[in-house]
Amino acid sequence: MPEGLEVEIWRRAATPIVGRTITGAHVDRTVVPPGFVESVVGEDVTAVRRAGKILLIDTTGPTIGLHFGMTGRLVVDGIAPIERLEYASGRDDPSWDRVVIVGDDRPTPMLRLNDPRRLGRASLDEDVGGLGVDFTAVTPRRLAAALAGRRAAIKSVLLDQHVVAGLGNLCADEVLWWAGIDPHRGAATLGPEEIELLARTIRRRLPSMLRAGGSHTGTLSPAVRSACPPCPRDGHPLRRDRLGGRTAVWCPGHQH
DNA sequence: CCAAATGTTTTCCC
DNA sequence: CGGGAAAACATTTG
Repeated sequence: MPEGLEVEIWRRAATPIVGRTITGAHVDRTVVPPGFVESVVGEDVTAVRRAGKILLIDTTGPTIGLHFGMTGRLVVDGIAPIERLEYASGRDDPSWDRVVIVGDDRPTPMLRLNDPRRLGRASLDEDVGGLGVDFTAVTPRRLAAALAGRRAAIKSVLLDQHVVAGLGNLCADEVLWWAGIDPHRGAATLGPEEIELLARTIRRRLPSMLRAGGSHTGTLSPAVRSACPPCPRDGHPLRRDRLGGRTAVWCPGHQH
């Protein structure tokens, strides 16, 4: 998906829907809970929030949770804040609309979740209390607590939304590259200084990528991930291997 | 035709 | 019950 950065971009773009009334909804029944349409139609939007990679739309009724899967995009009032997603189609095919929410009886839908691969989901009054610390709120202390006792590879642990919420495959590789940490390292083997550096990296690099436009704007951009050129930091050839079922790109030269 | 793709969820095994 | 690895999910694109 869209990682937490993309969802943050969409959250900001969706704030104009606050105060408006949901007058209709069209959904792919396979991606919403039973009774979704009946529960939300007629309610007013009271706030738009984000928890990790989940976009939360509070209403006078239930809170709608939008998960974007790998290829979901959000279109607000006919405008796509992110025109083209990496690794997804550049087209905007209406047949890929999974959740369409009409507001104030306007002809253009207030919100569209457009998702070719259909891995996205919508929820109602979802419990987000089990999510780990949000990527925007990571501190050395919180990160240390989250990593304690974890034997799995640090990269896999960073991708676990119950540990840190909002990091995806690209951002996880990116922060480990900046922090000089081998993604294969067991999470519990990181020392206090490494954890502090990793926490600082998350707090510094991600906002910078947010300003630049999202999780594809890092040093390990999709182009770099695909070509594996010499490491921009030390010239050592980047490596790409399979870790926890995902592609990990890293530099054996400076990530230890 | 084959492989791979910003992500969860489920299943099976310790 | 908890952690972890692998498979499942569904579809498009290069």
